[in-house]
Amino acid sequence: MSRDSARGYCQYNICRGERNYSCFSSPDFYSSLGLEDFLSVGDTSGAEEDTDLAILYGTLRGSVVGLRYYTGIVNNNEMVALQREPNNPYDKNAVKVNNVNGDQVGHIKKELAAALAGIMDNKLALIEGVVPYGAKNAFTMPVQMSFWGREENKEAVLDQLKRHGFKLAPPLKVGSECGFGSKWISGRAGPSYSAPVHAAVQLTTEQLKSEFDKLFEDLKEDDKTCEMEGAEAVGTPLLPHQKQALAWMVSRENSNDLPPFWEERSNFYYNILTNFAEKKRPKNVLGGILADDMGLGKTLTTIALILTNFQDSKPLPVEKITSDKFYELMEVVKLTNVFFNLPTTSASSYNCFMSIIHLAALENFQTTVVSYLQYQVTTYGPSSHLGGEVKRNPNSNCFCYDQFEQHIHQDFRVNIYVYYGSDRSKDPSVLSEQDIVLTTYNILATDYGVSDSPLHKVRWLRIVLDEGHTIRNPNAQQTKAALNLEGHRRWVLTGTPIQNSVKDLWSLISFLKLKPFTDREWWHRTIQRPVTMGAPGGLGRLQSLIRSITLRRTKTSKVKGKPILELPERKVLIQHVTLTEEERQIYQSVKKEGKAAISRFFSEGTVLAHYADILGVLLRLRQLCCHPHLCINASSSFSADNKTSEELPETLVSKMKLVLSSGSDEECAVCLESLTLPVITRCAHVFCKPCIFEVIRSEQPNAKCPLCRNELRVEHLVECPLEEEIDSSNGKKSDREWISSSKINALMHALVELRRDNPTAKCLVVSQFTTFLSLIENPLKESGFAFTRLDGSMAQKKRVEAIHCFQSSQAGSPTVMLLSLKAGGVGLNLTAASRVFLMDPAWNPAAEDQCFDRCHRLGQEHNVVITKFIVKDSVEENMLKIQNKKRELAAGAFATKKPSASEVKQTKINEIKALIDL
DNA sequence: ACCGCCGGGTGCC
DNA sequence: ACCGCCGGGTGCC
Repeated sequence: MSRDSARGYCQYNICRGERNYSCFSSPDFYSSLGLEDFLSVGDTSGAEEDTDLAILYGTLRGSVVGLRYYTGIVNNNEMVALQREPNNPYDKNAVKVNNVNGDQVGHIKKELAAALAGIMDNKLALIEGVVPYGAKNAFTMPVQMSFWGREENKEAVLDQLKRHGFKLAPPLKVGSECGFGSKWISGRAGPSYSAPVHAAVQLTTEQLKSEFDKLFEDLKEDDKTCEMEGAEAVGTPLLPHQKQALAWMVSRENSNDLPPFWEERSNFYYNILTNFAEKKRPKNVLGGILADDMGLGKTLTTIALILTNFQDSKPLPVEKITSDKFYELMEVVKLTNVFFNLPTTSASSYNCFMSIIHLAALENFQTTVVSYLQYQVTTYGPSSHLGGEVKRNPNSNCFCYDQFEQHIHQDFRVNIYVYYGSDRSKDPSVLSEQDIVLTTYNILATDYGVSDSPLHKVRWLRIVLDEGHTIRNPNAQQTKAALNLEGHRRWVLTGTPIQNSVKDLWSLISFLKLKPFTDREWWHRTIQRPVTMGAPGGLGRLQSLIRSITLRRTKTSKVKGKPILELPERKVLIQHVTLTEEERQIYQSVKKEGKAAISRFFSEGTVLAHYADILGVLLRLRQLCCHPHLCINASSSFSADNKTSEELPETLVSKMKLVLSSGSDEECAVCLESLTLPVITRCAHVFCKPCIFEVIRSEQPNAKCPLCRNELRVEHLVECPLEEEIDSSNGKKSDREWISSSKINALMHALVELRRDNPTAKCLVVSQFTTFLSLIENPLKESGFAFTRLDGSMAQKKRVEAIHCFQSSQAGSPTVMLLSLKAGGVGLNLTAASRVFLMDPAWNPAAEDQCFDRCHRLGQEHNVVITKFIVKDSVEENMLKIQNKKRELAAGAFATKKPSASEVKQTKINEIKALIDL
């Protein structure tokens, strides 16, 4: 059956919706660059930057006045929030007092407010309040305030208070909110003035991380070990741990429990962290975080959930197609088509009809929107300039769609729809007729604020964020958009719930709409600070919160005493290749020239200024190791180089572009990972867009390039799509007559041998350079191999075809797949292959591993053998050495600190030396 | 009395 | 608010 409906809306409008960035003069400028995701534009909740560094300056007793004018009520010992109200017509210093629910309780008395206003406006301190007693007073009540801030601001704060005649009590007492001690368990976290704050030693990153890991490791065989069978429509048999996850997810969705930290007490619901109480029963999230390691089948489990738990553990009513049913359906198709006046022959009319059945079956319920980052190709500008007109790659959603289809039993019909953004010309009700709507965060964000966006109008039955950890920036439009979707069953799928710190969890929790954590202040006061300050009980809180909403298994977890995954063995062999005389000659001459240039840069001290040139040299050498024809502009740019070391930025930037467009998997010097969304600086260094924007944000207004300390400005950044996102013109490969290379010979020899020993064995041939893959096609044809190809430049439909074709076990199906290193997403499944030939090494060993995991994963039945071809006495051997160093570093230093900018710089320089044998 | 004192009106910011 | 503060009424002992 055709799945044309999956194509969905094709137009992609950039609509920013209405945002009010009153603090910034030119919001359009920022949003046109997509910058609001990275700079805290319009963020009014300042001071929370670097909250980890905050210390307690002291406390002060004040009063809340005007109680009778407001509806917000508090309990004794309840936390309150202080909020500046600069536009109050009676007093520009006004400070509002709100309860945990956000309802105003009153105002800070004006004399005090006059002292606080400056502190708050200049973000010198975070002021937090607790009402110790007198909560039932009619006119005023006391408030105990704690002042938190960075050491260097302490004097200024004390000074400001002094000028208004206030003095902080020394921080000997600790307010109730941190609950230092374990009293939060018993509730009634009354003010405890016993524990000295000095006992609250900050945990190091390492300590924290290992504590987090314990959060999950400690999970005993508890309530999460029940198993549940998937509905009939689930097409893939579930493994025991997936059945456990399914049972847990279903029970979460059907649960009637109170959310964590809430208790019912005499007709009231109490939050034992904040002491907030209300009559209304707080909503629990009918969902949570599925945090299994990559490769354990989170997506499959979620598909099973969608099909299995529609209402009260009943499956989603999807049509089962039997033969007579099919006939019956065809009859209705005709009728429907008449009714809707649709052309009877087209596939789309069939889809339209399918939608109608499900609408009837679903009544008013819409079902699930799954936000897919895992498979997303993010928007990029066609002109490669930031701020240029943003265009979407229309072919970016194949794999998620494919994966959904592949796990749903073919006898069942489920409407799956890929949503590409709002389009006014289409009827928005299309979405509500679907069983499953797939989209990406960016589309979600783009649609957010579009007044007639169907995504944000539909009441979803279930909202799933795949790769949910990417929602980490609380100010990002994506986060806000995800948060605003309506629907009670909410799930986050992520293999890395915590990457750096507890902070990472907040956005996930916030998405789940767990009261009161949606507001950062309460999260921070009740969970994050107690944990990072090492307050006893802090981790306990975090643990009980996480445990109640998260399921996490790692690859080493066990189910009923057995390892969760029993993957076949995986071996990595290195096959050395010797270049022919001619190849060696070309290689050596390019190397000699490059080495001379690079040593000149070293002696001039301009290595980093010539980063693009150096990467260019290294790239040419790497290409020459593969095939002489890869090196398009082998004639070096140095040969006639009579200019000084100062090159025009434009030249350097275009050199860098050239390197990136070759397909080379370069690294970002900020995150040290493979580049995602590369942007080139004016000084011709390349970073991930999010990474460099974070640098700019944190160093503004005078940000400097992490590598060379040159001026860094957003306007100068040039976005550079990765090779696989460009429609690479495969056409012009026949310029030259085809010749072989040592590496190709080595590959072909191995392939022929493999075919002789095992004619049905399938293998992946992987390279970073798609032109190299094209060159390999020739001998494959000549030797009669059936092969297919998957690279980033291919249209979506072709990709799906290639994967299906390759995964097929039919006789005559391709045994070789030419695969570009970075093609496809993490979810790509190529388990049909049991051999991998890696034609060229990558800088980043993790990028290689990730590629190997596409076949060495769940579903692989054979031992996997990986062969890396490495040219002897070449840059490739040096690359291996560097790779090994990185591996050691990564393995030994699980929790070591991120290297500093200067360390990164030095490492890079050392690497360059090592690579070119200097 | 351009004061003190009294007692009613009144009440956040 | 069973307060403070304000401002009008008032005024020997």
